Amino acid sequence: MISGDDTRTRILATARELFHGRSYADVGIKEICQISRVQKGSFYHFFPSKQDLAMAVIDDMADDWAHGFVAEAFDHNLPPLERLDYMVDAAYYWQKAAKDIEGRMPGCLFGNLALEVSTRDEVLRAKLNAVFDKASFRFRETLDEAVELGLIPPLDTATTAQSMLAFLEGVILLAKTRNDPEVVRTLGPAIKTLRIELVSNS
Amino acid sequence: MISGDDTRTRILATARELFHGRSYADVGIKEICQISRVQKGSFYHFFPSKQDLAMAVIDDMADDWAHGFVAEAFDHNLPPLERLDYMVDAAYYWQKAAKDIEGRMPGCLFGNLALEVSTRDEVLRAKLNAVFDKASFRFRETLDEAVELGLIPPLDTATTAQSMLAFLEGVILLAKTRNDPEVVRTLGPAIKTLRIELVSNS
DNA sequence: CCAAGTGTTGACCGACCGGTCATCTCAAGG
DNA sequence: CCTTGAGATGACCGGTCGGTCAACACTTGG
Repeated sequence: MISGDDTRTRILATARELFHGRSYADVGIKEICQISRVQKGSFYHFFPSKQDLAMAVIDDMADDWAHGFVAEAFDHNLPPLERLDYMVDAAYYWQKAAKDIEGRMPGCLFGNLALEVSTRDEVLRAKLNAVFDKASFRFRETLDEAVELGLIPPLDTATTAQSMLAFLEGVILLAKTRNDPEVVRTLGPAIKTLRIELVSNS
Repeated sequence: MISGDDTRTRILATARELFHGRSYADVGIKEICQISRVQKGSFYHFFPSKQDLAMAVIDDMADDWAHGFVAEAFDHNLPPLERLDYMVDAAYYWQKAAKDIEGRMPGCLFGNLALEVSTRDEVLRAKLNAVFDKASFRFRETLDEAVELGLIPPLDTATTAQSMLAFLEGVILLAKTRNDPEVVRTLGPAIKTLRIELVSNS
């Protein structure tokens, strides 16, 4: 029981790290097993397929996010607009730390997976889409609050929130391609300038 | 000679389509050969490795872009700010057309490849980075012109241009994950609101 | 007419892929 | 003490991967 949970956890942690640092297709189950010190059969006892493993990895990471720095960044005690800066900063420091250790910028696990698998795997695509929906909702709450407090003029908070998420993903994509976390710090702050007007429904 | 060029062209066209529609790792040389009606040995006569093929595909697509709708979008006869809208529109129609035919949104070949390979392959990463640099330069020219014409207040055109490229890539990433080109049309126009101030170098 | 170069053919290579399975260990419940 | 089932083991499966190679066809220039 104890060692059972432990095995599953070890597989999950290893897979997450490898998928994030390389890619879904490039990481084999054999390698995950070796690093986790788990046998193949044991692996398939916990995860019926590689796809199931990916689902679990996404859930795992999304949970960590939600209770980790995303929760901190979107802390309701922080002034709304500062939360955006916090989010950008968090992304920067994370990527920088990862690069200092591994030598390469891993980028965003969700973005990486999304572009890699979403044309091949409907199930994973849908799951990643749901993760993005949740993330964009955090931005939306923040924008709603900022409008309410009169910090910014009224705007279409729902679509602007999506734009902000898109921008963040795009910035991380560019930074990864340049293998330079500083890109996140340079471009990131522009996130606050994004806005989509409310459509006049008259 | 004629059929030689033709063979190479066929391989390139097939590879481009498959890489774009699926992914680099997911498409095997065998499949490319079958669709191109080319034997394996012939393939390796033209391309020493899969990596070389990828390089050629990137060059090929970048050329088509530069002389295709990117040239149109960044036409110097168009008012600068309209070029941005043109670019977004072009991205939308392209993705929509692709989805109507294939059923799935392929996204941006460069963005897809960048996230998939740039942690594993320095050569491809550098090449993709160069493509992005060129693209961001087109944005920069446009912004410079807009500032010169007094259409927008002065700003840091170099970094704002990068932000715009990042945003475009991010929007396409999100749209692909949602498998819905309309996302490009909904979020795209916000590209014009992005701005990064000049740093006061006093 | 021949040599050389360009392009073609398809069998073949070792390595690796995701996944299966019969067998075994061992702790918990009756 | 015996049954049960979760968990561990590692050999094994068919298939695919990127890549190689020797033999061959055909054009072209000398």
